[in-house]
Amino acid sequence: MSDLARLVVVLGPTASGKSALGITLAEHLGGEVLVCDSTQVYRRLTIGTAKVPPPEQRGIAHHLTDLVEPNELFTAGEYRRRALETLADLGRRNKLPILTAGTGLYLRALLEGLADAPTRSEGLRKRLRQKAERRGPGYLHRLLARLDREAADRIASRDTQKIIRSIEIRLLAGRSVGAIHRSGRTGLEGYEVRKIGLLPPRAALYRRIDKRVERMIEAGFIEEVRELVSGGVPADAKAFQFIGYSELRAHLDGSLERVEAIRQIQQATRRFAKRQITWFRKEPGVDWLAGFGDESEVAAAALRIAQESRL
RNA sequence: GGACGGGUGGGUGAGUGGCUAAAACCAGCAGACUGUAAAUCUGCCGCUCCUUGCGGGCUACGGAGGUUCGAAUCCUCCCCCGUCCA
Repeated sequence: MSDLARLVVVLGPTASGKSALGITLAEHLGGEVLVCDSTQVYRRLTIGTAKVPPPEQRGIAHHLTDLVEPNELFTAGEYRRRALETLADLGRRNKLPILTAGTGLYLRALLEGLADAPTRSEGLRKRLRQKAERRGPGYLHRLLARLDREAADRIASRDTQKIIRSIEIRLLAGRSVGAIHRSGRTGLEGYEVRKIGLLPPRAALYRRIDKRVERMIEAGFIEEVRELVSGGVPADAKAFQFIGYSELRAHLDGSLERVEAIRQIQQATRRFAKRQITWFRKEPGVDWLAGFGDESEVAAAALRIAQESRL
């Protein structure tokens, strides 16, 4: 007899049917859906991020989408804060939280917490970038090597993004990345977490991805991107880094054929799915199901897993 | 029937006598990743063996022969594809 609240997590690669399964589980178990997806937190990115349209939500509340504008930056830390608030809210209303997770980092940030590292500093990053441009390739990595040998050894010299983050932590916190990480982090407490992983056969998943991209185009994905552009979202906005949005923006300004854009989107999505699978494989304590979340046998199995109690 | 051009590893395609299991790119596979994460980055990618080594063996550039110490690369014949002429 525990007083732990329950949290059901549905995780898996894109197009594996997480959303559908989440809704099914919510219907049967009196739950609400918490989306854990780094792109769905953006408003006005709807078709391309595969948000569930309201009619298909079947009355199940969906949280943690549409939190910021397309030109804003969102972070794992911010996601964790918002998710904790939402969890507390569901707890008060006695609803079962069902987290549908496609963004591994955000899921980990919520479940395991983040180290006590400083949040990103745009000013510092800008200065580092400018300096790097003047000093040429390799400069940032050499700088990091001087500041934090351990971090530099771990990060590839061309991985500018991670190098900058490490320099930032070292400079702002005054401590090495390793030291900060070793000092621990606080994970989610008070929940019994059940993780259900969707892992459909690779070939079938890829086929579904290709088809889904076509359906997105038919559903008006290109128009959605056109509205973002005409709505004043700048070319360097976060939103235009996402799969589909970058290709279609190129298509709209005439530098990419429509068919070629679609091909590239499908390609990028397949690769993305691959990376998600790599990440989730390491996730501890997952009950894996070898199918799509909208298949009835999979849903039945998931329902059993979600309900059974683990000692 | 004739004249050219071409047939290279899953795909595109470079390579015109040794440094070539064969560039590059794509696809694929595997991995890393604690505040940009749908991002960013890394490795593998003919088969095989082991004492896993800048290691050994085998197979490979349409087919069969030949020249050569040595051929994807040169020669001969054949097959196939494309364009053009009849």
